[in-house]
Amino acid sequence: LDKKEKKVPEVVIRRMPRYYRYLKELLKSGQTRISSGALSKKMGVTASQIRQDFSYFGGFGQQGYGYNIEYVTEEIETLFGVVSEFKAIIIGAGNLGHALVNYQGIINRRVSIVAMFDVSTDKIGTSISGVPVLSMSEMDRFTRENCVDIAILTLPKDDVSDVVDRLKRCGIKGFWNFTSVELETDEDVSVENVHLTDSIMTLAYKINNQRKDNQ
Amino acid sequence: LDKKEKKVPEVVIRRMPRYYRYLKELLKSGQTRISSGALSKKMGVTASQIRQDFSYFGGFGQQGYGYNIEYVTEEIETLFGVVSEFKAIIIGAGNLGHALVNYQGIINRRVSIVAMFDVSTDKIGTSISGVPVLSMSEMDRFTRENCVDIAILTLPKDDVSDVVDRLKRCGIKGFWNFTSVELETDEDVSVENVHLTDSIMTLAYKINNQRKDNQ
DNA sequence: TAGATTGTTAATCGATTAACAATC
DNA sequence: TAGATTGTTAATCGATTAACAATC
Repeated sequence: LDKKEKKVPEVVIRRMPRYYRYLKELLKSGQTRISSGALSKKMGVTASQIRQDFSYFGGFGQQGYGYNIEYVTEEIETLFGVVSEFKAIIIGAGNLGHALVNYQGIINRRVSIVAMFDVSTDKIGTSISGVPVLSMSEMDRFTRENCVDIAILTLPKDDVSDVVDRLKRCGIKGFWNFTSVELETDEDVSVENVHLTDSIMTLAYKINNQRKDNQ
Repeated sequence: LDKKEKKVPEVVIRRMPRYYRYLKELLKSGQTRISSGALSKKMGVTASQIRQDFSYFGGFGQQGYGYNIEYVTEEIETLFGVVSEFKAIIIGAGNLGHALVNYQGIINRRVSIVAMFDVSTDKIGTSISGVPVLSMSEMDRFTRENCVDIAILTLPKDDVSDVVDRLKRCGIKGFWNFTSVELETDEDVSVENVHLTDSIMTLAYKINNQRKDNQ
């Protein structure tokens, strides 16, 4: 609505959770304020970048004082959904799905997993850490009736595109994608990919290269 | 050694696994060659970027012909460790560690997990999917004797810095870090972070913002 | 040979850093 | 008020895109 507001670049968005982690640590240690200069030294980035990044969200500081740590963390929490109540379902009750149900990082960020879905008749009807495992045929109805916001994809890749189409029609707003399938982001669906295979390949490249450098 | 060789930018390195995924799919479908133009349409990037990226590794194509898909995938496999045999250990036999032992993405990329380490006396002495769970006190000796390359960190954050110091001294070359602790990359250790909490925060931001945009 | 398409050089665009006026 | 430190504007740097000569 405000024409002056520029779109926040993706790189900036991706740096914010890292600031948040550092500021949370400082808060825990009892510190109440910090300047961009001091934070930049701790984090190994420039003070300019911190100020520039924060200014995309309107700026969190005060001239001559710096940043009030509690205030900044609260602002980031509002912007980055740490205080919102998102409802999520996990598609695929395999090893990874199992690991994510119990993941504290999700729970702390107020994303509550309300159901898991799987094709295996062994799993359907059971519950994992108190979360029921339901049949894939119940997915559409459940998603609509419970106003689910987020779908966490940990299913085999051949089934992904069909499942995603169905979930989009049921009003899912965001996909947390752990499969190797590329999902298209469109206007009313957000996608966050966690490509573990890409990540391990990158690590392998770095290791191979590091060895070369040292020779 | 070759002075002309420029260091490959991080952004380029991170795009390579994605090219690899697409080319592997094409290969599976029976296609043998593709031009940068055709690939760019499939992937939603510019043809210039593909050619520029590939040229950092010396170029994989041929004028007038394009890219031989099998050749390019093989080159990427060599560069990105898909054909190398890395030995890995997992520190922390919790849910996530458990999920990663069985993860096909790792197994396909020839990273073999040779042991897991944990503090829990219930787990020590057992084995998960054929991989033994050992005591943390055995970690240093085991790592040295077995020439372990990669440590996968899925342990509680308070123990991370101590464990990392020990592993560095034992000659670990790369860390695949799933904890929220920031690891410093130095000259002879590579680090690849998978910050799941950052990822879910980013998704939350995108969802919150998408709603705003549509209003 | 003619057409196609690369690898590379040059131009553009966007992101990072530096500088400083505004102000707490 | 004087010192500190922000938010913002301008300068620099690096990454992306465009153009094209080289060549299969």
